Amino acid sequence: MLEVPAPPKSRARQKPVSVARGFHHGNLRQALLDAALAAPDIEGLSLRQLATGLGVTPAAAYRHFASREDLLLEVARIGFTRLESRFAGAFDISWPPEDGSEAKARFHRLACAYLQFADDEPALWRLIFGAQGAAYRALSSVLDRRNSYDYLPAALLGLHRTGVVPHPPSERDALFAWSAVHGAASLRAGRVPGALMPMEELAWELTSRIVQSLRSLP
Amino acid sequence: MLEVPAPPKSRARQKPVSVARGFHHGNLRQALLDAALAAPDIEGLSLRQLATGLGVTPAAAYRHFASREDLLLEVARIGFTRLESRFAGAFDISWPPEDGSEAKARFHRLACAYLQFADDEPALWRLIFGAQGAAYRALSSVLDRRNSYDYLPAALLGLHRTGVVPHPPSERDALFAWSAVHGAASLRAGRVPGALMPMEELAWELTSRIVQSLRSLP
DNA sequence: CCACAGATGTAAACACAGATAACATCATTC
DNA sequence: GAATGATGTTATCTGTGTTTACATCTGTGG
Repeated sequence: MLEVPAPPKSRARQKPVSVARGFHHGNLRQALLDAALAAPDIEGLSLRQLATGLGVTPAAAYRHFASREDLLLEVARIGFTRLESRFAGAFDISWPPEDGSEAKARFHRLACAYLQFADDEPALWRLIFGAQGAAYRALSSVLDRRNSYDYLPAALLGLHRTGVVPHPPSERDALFAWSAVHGAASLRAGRVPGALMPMEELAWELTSRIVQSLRSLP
Repeated sequence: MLEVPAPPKSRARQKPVSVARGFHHGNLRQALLDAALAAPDIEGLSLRQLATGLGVTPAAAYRHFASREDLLLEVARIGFTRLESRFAGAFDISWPPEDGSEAKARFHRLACAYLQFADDEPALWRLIFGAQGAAYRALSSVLDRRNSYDYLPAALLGLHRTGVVPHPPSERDALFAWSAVHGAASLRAGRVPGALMPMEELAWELTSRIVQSLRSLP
């Protein structure tokens, strides 16, 4: 049997070669963010619970975040990039669609990405878009908006280029499309009765109606 | 108008003659509700500040509300009836529209009522629809849904009856219309750049696009 | 090799929040 | 004119965000 003198006391102290692990706790910052991301109600969580849950003193969190609000903002930033990566998975923005059918499929997948995010990560959704977008607004001036704001116009442009929609897409077209999908996601997240049909069906419903409305407006 | 019957709880005793002023403070319950309704951030207000602001002890509030959450729920209920009365101001639901132009005007005014409510009372809007509709959900099972949920179907039905829209409105039509207007109101309340055009113009934009989409779907 | 500086965590405390319990007060009613 | 119950107060509990002073750990330069 190994009769190592062993750590006489204190916590786990077996890191002579420190790499990923920071000093005492080991990447407490990331651990806090991860714990927050995993919480069922991110906005309502308490710094103290979070810290003590990680076996650490509440004040320790303040070595990594200026305030609770600051932590939440960081979590919101992570959530935003997750949403963006879902957009990126919907279609490759650097290649135009081949035909109208693919253009419509792209639009459909983009709506699906939006709705699925609200379904999969409701706590993150609430954090970003709830409280009337306080976090969203605080972030949008900092984030690189090009990525997140370009997918919708690109999808609409694809619909025009492939002849599905006669007129080139305007900003108002994009706003209308965004409103409809965002509103549906909100109602869905709010468990409003009508909005609980299967997600892909809802997305198809929305996108086909939006396309329909774009077909015949000046 | 819509006088919701006093909560069945064993609250105020039957006071046949006694008027506005209650006992010590004089209608503290209503004063608390009024103060909450006037707050710029209803969700974030504290019971203590509210009570001391009214010259009363924090514990006094608990004679009228079981908890902070309970007070907020009551405020949300008031907010909901205010929204309903805006709907009622949009058109008289018991009379059908004369022609297509009036049907479209009704739909437009209904959207205006929704958007204007978000503009005029952002704190109430956040309380009702923010936090992903926690308050909304808690209330919708208690409220008389007939009023609030009937205006949109009525407006759509008017569009069909007057020949603006060929098919009779389905639930999905209503959900789509609601999604679009609700989403626009959300983005607007979140101060999202594109959604800040004049309200009536936005409503016109939305309703005409929605009508357009309803014209040509099975 | 070792002291030093900076990064990290702890302990203790403050102010404030929601909530409860025991007590005081007042208006209505018998 | 008590009795009674609705209303308000005082005191207190727990929990939270945050700050301050102190302790400890890690990497680095002499």
